[in-house]
Amino acid sequence: MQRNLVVKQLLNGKNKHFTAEDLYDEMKFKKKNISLATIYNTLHSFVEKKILKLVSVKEGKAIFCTNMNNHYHFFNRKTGKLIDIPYEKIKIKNLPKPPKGTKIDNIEITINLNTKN
Amino acid sequence: MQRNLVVKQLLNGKNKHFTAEDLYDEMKFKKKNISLATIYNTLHSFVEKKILKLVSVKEGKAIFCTNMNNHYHFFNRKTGKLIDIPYEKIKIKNLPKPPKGTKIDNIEITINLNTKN
DNA sequence: ATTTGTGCAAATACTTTGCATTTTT
DNA sequence: AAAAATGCAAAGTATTTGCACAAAT
Repeated sequence: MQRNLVVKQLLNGKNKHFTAEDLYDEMKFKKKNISLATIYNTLHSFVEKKILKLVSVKEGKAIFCTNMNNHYHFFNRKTGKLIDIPYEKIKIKNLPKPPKGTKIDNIEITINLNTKN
Repeated sequence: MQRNLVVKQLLNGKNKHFTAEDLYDEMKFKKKNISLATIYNTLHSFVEKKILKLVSVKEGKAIFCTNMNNHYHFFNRKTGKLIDIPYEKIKIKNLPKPPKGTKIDNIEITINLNTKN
């Protein structure tokens, strides 16, 4: 059953952050038979079940994340990789009030990095 | 000349945030002849020239922005709309140090909103 | 036997590329 | 007449849909 292959790969993996295609390539490497469509569908069902987070979209690709704790990210444009920043590491003062009829769901912070000189 | 049509639409517009397709639809409505490819190419050339910002990607679509000041955003998932938050409105304490060999380019903050039941 | 879940080919959505044509120098 | 800019059809990616089949109730 293909859905279990995905679970297995996620559990064993150091894959904190990955795209659907990352997973697809790992599967191919391991000679497991699964289509990209199934990987997408599986990942999205996991997001609904709150097993995974869809953290953000960089360079046109959705990035999924196994760290379910509230946290922020560094993003290295050069390598295309995200690095977690624990929630406590960034403190925010003066949050603006949300517009009428809405409430804050969550706060995303991404610190974009460049290579030093 | 199609590139000027884009400029005109941007200037007259209350379009603080828009996708390439938003612009395409406005053009069609005004019976202006321009292809989506040209709109994409024009917008990206404006980003290079620092006339526009490519602010983020929501729901798989690139969102462009005419506000060139440093600022943050509310994002209303329900409506798909971004609302600017001026830079001074959010103060951050304790920024973590960037990883070795990198420096901070910029900080993106998105406050995701839900409808208040 | 009806409902729910699974897997993926095909369809769609978003964006970029390559190149013919026009404009500028 | 060479170089730069323009416009877009066609190509290229990323993702979702629709449906045949399987498993569970």
